[in-house]
Amino acid sequence: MAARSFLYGGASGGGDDGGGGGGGSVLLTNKRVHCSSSLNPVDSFFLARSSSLQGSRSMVSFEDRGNGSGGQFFQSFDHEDNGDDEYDEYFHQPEKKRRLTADQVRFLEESFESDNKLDPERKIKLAKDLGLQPRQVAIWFQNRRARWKNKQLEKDYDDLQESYNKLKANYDDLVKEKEKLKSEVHELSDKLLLQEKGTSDSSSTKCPCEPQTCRQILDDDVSKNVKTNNGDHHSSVKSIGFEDGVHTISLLERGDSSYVFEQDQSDGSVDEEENFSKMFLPSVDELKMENNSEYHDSHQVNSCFLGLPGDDQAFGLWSY
DNA sequence: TTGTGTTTTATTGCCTCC
DNA sequence: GGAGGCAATAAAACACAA
Repeated sequence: MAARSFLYGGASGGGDDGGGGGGGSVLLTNKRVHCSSSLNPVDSFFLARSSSLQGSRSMVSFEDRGNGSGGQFFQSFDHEDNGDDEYDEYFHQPEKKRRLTADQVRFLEESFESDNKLDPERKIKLAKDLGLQPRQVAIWFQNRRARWKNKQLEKDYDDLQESYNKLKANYDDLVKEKEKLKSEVHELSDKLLLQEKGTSDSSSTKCPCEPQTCRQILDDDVSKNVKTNNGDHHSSVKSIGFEDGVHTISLLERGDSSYVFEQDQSDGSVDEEENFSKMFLPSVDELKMENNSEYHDSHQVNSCFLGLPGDDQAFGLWSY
């Protein structure tokens, strides 16, 4: 920063702010020093008064002035109340910063709220109403805009933070949910593997569990994770996302409450169906041959299909 | 009273716009 | 090139705890 400067007035007497209509700057160290040749009529008016009446006193006088608005602020700057000696002494002292009065600030705040930018005429009018230098008004608006911007940044930051926290909480919930579902899948897989093992050990086609329980498992697992097809000729179709990378196998609930397998998205070629059967259905076919009546029992679903090759990934809808 | 942190007022240098 | 805005900064004024 430059060396300490005399604020407003002093040696050269009042003047404009170097902007906003231009001309007549008084600041000794400020680069914005302009001559008054470009003054517009409004500035000329102001300067005519301020140069003779105010100088730096514009900042001083409000301290004890009390309330007021409009021109009444301005009225009390007539230095001719004082003697010339006192005047000279006052104006040849380095000026100190003076804070604006509460009334002045309130006035400026109201003005700022209506429009946070100053046009030259408004600046002159405000300065005149408040008994300040136009430059002071300009500076106040500039600083006020800076404060406003900072506040805005803080608010934006808070908003972003809040939004981040919400998203993170959401994400954490989803992760928990995923883990829960995963362990559920593992649990069920283990259970079903055991069931399959039991089935093959006993060479029986019957499900080792009670039919009702078995049915319940199916209903629960399937309906939880599966989409329902539309427009199928079956009365009710639930398709499980069994996928081996090529095929999708569906479990269809038929009108008679029995279940059959069907391969989705097939082109219907015989080869594909045969391959599919070889891959996944031999045990079913065998079972059908061995114990046809049981397979079609309306309340019994052979759950051996659930032992189809695959790990978690086989359950396409469950894999993450 | 004094040290310290915060707020306000003002300056400076740079930039953009006309 | 001048006017005016903005960022960075200085420094006075103010608030407040010890």
